[in-house]
Amino acid sequence: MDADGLDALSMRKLAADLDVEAMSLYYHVPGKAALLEGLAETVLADVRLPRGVDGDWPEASRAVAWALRDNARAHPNAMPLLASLGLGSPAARRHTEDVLGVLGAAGLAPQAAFTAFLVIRSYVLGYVLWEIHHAEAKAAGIIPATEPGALTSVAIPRLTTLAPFIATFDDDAEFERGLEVIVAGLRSAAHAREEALRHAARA
Amino acid sequence: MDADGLDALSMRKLAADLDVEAMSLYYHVPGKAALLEGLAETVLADVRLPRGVDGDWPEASRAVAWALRDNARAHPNAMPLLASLGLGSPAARRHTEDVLGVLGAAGLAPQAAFTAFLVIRSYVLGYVLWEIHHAEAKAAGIIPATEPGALTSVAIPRLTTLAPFIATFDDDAEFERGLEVIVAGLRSAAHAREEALRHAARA
DNA sequence: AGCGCGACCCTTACGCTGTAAGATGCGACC
DNA sequence: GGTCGCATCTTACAGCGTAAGGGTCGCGCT
Repeated sequence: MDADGLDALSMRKLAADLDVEAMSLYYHVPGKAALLEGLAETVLADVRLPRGVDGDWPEASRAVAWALRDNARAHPNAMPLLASLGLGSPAARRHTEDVLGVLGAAGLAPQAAFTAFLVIRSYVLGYVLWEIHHAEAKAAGIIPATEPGALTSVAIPRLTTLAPFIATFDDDAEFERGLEVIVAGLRSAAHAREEALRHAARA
Repeated sequence: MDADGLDALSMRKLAADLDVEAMSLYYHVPGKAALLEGLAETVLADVRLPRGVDGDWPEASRAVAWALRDNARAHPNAMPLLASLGLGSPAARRHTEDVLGVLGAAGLAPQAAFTAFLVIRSYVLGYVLWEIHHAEAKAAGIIPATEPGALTSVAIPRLTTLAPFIATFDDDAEFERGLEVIVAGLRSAAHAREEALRHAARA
């Protein structure tokens, strides 16, 4: 799958790679859905979560996000799979637990950790899905507003303005920019919680 | 598709619904991929972007995010499609332009608007993909740590702790919480930009 | 030694998919 | 009336996931 994409993975081809007939796979696996779930599990297990960031949750959040993205770059073809399986699948539960563990050890309360997880996970997944197609388009030399049809170009003046920027910018840098937004937001949310606590203590 | 899911949409079934043979569709459409792209375009065109938020970009960001999520709730089955097509597809360009238009009119500079768009779009897409499966699991009465196998329960203590919360919490409220994080982060990024400008002006 | 049994693999077959290629019916215009 | 185009049809192919059932080993027990 990493090599040839998700669509190229069929029971028959996989079996052929294993020098076996397709139906033999069904002895080991209940069906293709289970196989894909196992695949997702493997990919998620490959996430290298940060260590040694206990107590510093902003740094931990950043590191978690980068770990997720590194994983996405290592298995880009698996991202649509993760998206369609959802983070709530049995395969993903362990992964969620691990991330919550890191964020918890870094100082976030359970519910705050969960919200942080959700925001970070959502952002990274969404960004990576965008990035995959952006990278393909860039590789093909397609910049949004440069395609055939000048008529459409007038209809998208803002994209046209941004076209050179979009075509050349650094995906890593843009990811980092978005991540900083989120970490700053988390910080702000934490301040708000502290404020509320102080308020409650005074009352 | 809205009714029966993406997998249930085949050329033959669609044709049958139209009282026509499958191959007749190919006179109107070059292939299934194009059909799906058109579908995505239709869904994106259905996004009701906010009006009357000119000048107030935090409010505009919030409103855009809610518009995107409302759209997702109206067409949940289309979300995996949007994810796999990417925001960079021709079908999505107009949509991107529109959102940039709203954010631009609300006071964000082009590149800042683009970053904001990317962060918001990524978050909403990722969140909604998560939400879809979470909703399904909740409907099926599955709470993460309550499933068969006490062994796995000990392995995921944090999820176990959060299980009642996760099973009962309000998706809207959690979305809002995450959105507030992002808007706060965008505000913080804007402050940083202003700070840098002041600095540059002084030098 | 012989038997049973489970692990592992194979063959066949069915209904489904997207779509390439070509034939057919039909209304409009010269 | 002949021709042209649009819209539809028929036929066919290769590929998919998988249900059902049949082999063939080797291990462990009697």
